[in-house]
Amino acid sequence: MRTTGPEGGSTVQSVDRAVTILELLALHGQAGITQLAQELGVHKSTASRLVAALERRRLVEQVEERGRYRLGVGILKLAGATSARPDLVQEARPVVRRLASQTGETVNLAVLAGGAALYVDQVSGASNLSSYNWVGQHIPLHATSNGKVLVSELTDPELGRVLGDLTGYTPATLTDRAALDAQLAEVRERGWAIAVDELDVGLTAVAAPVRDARGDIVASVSVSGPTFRFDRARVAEVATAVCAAAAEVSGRLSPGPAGR
Amino acid sequence: MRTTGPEGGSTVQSVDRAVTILELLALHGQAGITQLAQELGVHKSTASRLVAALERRRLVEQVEERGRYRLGVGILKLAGATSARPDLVQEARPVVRRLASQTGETVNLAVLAGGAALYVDQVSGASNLSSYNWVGQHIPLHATSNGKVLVSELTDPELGRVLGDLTGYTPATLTDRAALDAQLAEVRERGWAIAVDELDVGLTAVAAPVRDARGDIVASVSVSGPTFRFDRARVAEVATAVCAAAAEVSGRLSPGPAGR
DNA sequence: GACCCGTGGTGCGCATGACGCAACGGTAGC
DNA sequence: GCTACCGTTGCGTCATGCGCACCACGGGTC
Repeated sequence: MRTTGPEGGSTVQSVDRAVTILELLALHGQAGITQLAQELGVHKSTASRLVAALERRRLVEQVEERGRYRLGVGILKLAGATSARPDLVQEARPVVRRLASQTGETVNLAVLAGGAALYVDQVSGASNLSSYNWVGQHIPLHATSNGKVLVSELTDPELGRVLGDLTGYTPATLTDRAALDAQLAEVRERGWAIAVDELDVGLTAVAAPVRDARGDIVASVSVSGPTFRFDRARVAEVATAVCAAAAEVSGRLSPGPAGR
Repeated sequence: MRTTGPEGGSTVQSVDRAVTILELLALHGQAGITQLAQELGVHKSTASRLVAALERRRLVEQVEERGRYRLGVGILKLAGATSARPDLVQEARPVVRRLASQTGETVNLAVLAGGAALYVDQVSGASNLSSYNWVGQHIPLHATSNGKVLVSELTDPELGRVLGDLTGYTPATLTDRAALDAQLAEVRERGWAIAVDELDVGLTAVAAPVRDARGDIVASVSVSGPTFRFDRARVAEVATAVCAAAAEVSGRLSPGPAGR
């Protein structure tokens, strides 16, 4: 068989198989060689060698001796190189600063990493100079506007994997998966997410997606502050501003028509 | 050639090459096909096909048309699936807090990412409440105790790749590769690293490795503060404490005998 | 303890998929 | 317009990745 695939682009069968193994491990959390071979449609020895190749490079690790496998720390190291790559934070910084100045609230930039929202930048506005510093922290996805944005366009299996337990942090936290799904549908429809008193009582945040040239969500921008400052009119005003800011960051990451 | 590699484990050449491409992109941020082919030691067409295979699965993306490549969002999605594993920052946080309280200095947790030490957590002790926040920043490896720990057990080729230029930041910065190698040998021997006035004049830090179940270094913990507080006796005291703390974090990540 | 079953792992031979070569089209710089 | 360099692709070759057969091991059952 030629290495040219039906999509017109070339392919490398072994690499495709190895990547599928990584995706299967992402989907299942853990899996054995026999299961991976069955799902991949290859012989057990083939699956075993592919897994061993990935294991040598730390992309996969064995959970226990002679047992099941899962994704390894090598994935996290690669992810560390992408999520902190200079252009996202650097390109976003002027926009994040301006939005903080414009709204007076705290503005954050976050990426999806490790089953949580990883906050990678923060600028506080005039009304919030002593706000809590979220940068570097992994924050629950279901209880934050950033988290809702970051997962809003994942497939159901992906979503199931990254969400884990819907822990209640306040009485307002969404702990029902169907309710969360409904909110994610709203996020997709109107292009922004809101969280009111869901992570902390008294904290409200509105977030919008940052997209790459292909239209995939790669980060989110949020504006947050005390709930008493976010009446309905203020939410609408902030939502408009954060959508514009996120679109601008998208444009800065991928100049040209695809980045709009 | 057999698929059994010299290490006794099997290998798949195409998969190894594809993974090396991912690591090179993590290291450089961006790279072109010609550069990747040269560093990989293969023909341009081979590199092009391997990159195309990774691009189809979203592990790599083109920065601009007919141009350079970087790691793609597929890496982030895989990373997002590692949530079933203990989160490094969450598991380390109680230990980091206690060490900050015990020493009074600033304690950091860092991982190796993208050819730098990525600081992922920080707690400041009583003597250092207004210290600089390093979290989210990529800090040079050769000029920090965390960096020295993180690279201390890399092979020579890996070390050559991640170090880049040994930039001088202060008169004390190690800019000679042989001198750095000698210090890394000391780190391996005694299990901790020190940096005195190397990144900033007046800043001293002591760091120790966090290991996974296989004994690989996955992170480091450091204690830092102004150089005038770190006489010889104090360094010994802090080194003992940070080694114990790092060992405890290792144990929390991998319970059982291998994690000790 | 013996037996069975299912697992992950490995040596071997060979079919084929990955590779390098040559050439192409596109772009930038002069 | 020319040159240099880039990434890409068709093609033929052969080195590699593959499946087969078999092994060792652990767990469960009798």
